[in-house]
Amino acid sequence: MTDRDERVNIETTVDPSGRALKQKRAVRTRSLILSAAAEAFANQGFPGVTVADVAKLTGMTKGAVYFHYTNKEALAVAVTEEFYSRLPRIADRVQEMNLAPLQAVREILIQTAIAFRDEKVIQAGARLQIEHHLIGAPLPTPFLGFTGIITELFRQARSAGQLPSTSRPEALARVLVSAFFGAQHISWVQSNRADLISRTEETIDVIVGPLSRRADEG
Amino acid sequence: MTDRDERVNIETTVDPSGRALKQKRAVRTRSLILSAAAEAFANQGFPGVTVADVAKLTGMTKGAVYFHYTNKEALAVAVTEEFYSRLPRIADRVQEMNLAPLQAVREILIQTAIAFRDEKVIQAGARLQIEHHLIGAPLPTPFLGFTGIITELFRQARSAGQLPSTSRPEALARVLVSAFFGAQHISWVQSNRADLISRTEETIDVIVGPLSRRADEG
Amino acid sequence: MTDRDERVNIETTVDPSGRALKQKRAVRTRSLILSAAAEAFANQGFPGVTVADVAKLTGMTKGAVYFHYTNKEALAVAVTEEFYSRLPRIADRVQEMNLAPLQAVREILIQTAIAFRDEKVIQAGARLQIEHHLIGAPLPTPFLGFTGIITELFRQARSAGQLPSTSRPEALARVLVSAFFGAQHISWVQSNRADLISRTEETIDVIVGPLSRRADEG
Amino acid sequence: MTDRDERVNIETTVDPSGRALKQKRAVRTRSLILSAAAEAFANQGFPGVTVADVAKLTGMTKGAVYFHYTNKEALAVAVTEEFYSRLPRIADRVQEMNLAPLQAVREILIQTAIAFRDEKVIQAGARLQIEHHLIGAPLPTPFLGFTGIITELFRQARSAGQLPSTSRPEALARVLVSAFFGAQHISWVQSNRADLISRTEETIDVIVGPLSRRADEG
DNA sequence: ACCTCCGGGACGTCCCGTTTAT
DNA sequence: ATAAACGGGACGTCCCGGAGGT
Repeated sequence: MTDRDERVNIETTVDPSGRALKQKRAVRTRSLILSAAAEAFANQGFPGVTVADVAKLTGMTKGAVYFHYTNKEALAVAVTEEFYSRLPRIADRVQEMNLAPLQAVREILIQTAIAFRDEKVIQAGARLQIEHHLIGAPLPTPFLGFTGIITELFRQARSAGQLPSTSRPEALARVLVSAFFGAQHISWVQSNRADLISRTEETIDVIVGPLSRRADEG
Repeated sequence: MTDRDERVNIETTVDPSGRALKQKRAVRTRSLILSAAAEAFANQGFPGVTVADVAKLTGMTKGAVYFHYTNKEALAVAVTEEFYSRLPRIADRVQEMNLAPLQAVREILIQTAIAFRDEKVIQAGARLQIEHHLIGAPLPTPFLGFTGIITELFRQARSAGQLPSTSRPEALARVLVSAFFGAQHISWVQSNRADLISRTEETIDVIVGPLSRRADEG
Repeated sequence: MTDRDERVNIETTVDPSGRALKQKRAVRTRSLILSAAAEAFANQGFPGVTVADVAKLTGMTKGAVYFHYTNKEALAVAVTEEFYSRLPRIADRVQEMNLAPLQAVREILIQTAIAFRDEKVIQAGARLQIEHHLIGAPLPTPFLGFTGIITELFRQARSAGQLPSTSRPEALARVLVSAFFGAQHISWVQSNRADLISRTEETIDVIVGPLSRRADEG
Repeated sequence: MTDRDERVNIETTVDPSGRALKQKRAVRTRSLILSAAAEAFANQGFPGVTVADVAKLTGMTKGAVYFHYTNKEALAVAVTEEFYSRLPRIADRVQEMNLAPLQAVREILIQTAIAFRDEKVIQAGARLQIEHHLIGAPLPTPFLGFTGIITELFRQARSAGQLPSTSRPEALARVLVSAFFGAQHISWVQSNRADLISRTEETIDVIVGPLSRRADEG
């Protein structure tokens, strides 16, 4: 909800004239609408949300929403883009911790799971992703970037001897991401994500854990 | 729902005359509608399908559809039930082959993947499952039965020494099913299921393969 | 509900052959349907009733209803005819009591009020009468017969000196019937006819009572 | 509903520019829709009217109608409220004439009858009243206010010696209103209200006239 | 002759995403 | 940025035939 103030600051302090002030308000409004849309999409899904819902959540009128976003699809696209900008940031934050590659993978997945559990924008993005067939506009191809990051880490792990030289980082990453996605969905359906973290840990243990332990033993 | 079918059977055997014909027509119509609904749901998703669409696919009128299914939701539920009744049947067929447990797991997943690739009802079930929040009616809890079957096979594999005694069959099964489900979804989105089989094999290799090889080594 | 058995007997005992038996069943069925329709119309009004409702009340199928009555309007017409055949019967019963004319008027109104309060067919008829604009088929013109009976009694009362010679029986009857109808409707709306009898008595007291007393005084 | 109207006034005085104009248009549209709905309900009854009918009568689209009234029921309620707000206004106008109480009663009924004969809103209100069981929403209780006004006038007449001291104003008023309502309905059904005025005069003569003459004689 | 099952269309309501006037 | 108006469907439901049993 407050997760967006940063971006706002970036765009405004440039020109402190009246125009900038207006733009500042506009940017805040856009951000407000985006949060409201995320909330709505996360809870009700794309077809379940009406533009009036979003407007009501912001306390504004439908016209205001349409002023900032040309249509409902544009809202969905904006939320999805926000979603896809967040995932790499999580990975970046983890990589600044300078963990060993497999530990980094583990940490990235855990942090991502936490975000899925706690942040509406993430939930909204994931849900919109899943419903993208119901949305007219094209959305960024999913999972590619995330899988790439994980792949790279597995590659490093193999170079570092944490994985057997015969292992295939791309395959490992694809399966890990698939399993994470599946676990996330099943957790959502079965427990409203209450057990998402433990399911994620379980996933890592089964797919990555044994391999790393094996590497440790070697 | 099912009592109708039973009644049909009873009366067909007892009285193979006109009445059964009528009922037979109804049964045929019902299954025709179900197929049409599956086709539509698989292609367009629950919100994207109108009852008129389903009717048109059957060549009948909406009235006929509503005679057999009270609701659009009822259609979705029926398709989903069909979906969840087919998965165990695949497993049953495989188990009649008397494979070793891990081989059976592999075969079940492959056969299931083939079904996901080729059968509309399966695809529809998977899609409805993922869209279940957009459907008013409650759907069967996903994959419980399937996970149970896999768990049991892993248990047998452990008893047979194909898995280390420290492995946890439930966790393995959960992760495997999650990964399969995730791979299936990603394959759908990215390649319209063209690479589903290979992704499934990859999943098995990563999650089950190494463990079994490990067991072989031990 | 049981008010119709008489009529049934009339039509059947004529020919005790198999044909008559079938017809007997048919007549009973028709009568059953009629009662059910009256019940439904009284409670829900013509547009509020579906043929399926009537069928369900009889325990039969819609087809059976349509076999006996060509359409929903025919049901309404039949109920209304039954209604218009009952009102004169009430008057006839009262006239067999050989009361003085004004007393007869009073008794007829009271008995009619009781019928309105207690009998579904009467309530249904009254309601269908009121809704006749919503029914395609033409219904018998309302109030004419009833007003005629009352008029005749007032005429007798005037001849007998119970009413002043200047009084106009037609006007009295018209106003009395109007007031009864109005009281009946208002009682229906306000108290679901719980106070219908007392409102009817009040109506008679105000319109007929003083006149008769005045005549008594003269 | 009414707060919308107030707001209009406020903003019209404060800012007599475009904004007020917009609201004025809305007010005009609302009343246009209300008139159209009254026309439709009066002619076809609640179930016989479709919202599209109302829209067509206004020359606008269904969307416009639904913008101003959430429901078909809401339309009926609004028309009925208009109806029940007009009756007292008729009485007010008459009372400004300072007639003797019984004359006032007579005049009020006559004027009301004229309104029933000539004004669509009144006719619609009466019809909706009679069909209120077919309308989901609760309507104002019928004729309570009207009966109260008449009662009060009868009370004054009794005090003024125009009615015998033994007469009961409430009963008189109830019967008079019932009779008027009944006469109005019967006149509608039998002669499309052509004889409504004369029936109303007849009603007054029978119920009020004799009593007043009697009082004159006393 | 009486009744059942199945199917056929036709609307009616409501709502929703979206532009015009302001 | 708002208030008002626009069209376009979707769902559900209803009234009703028609083929056929008992």
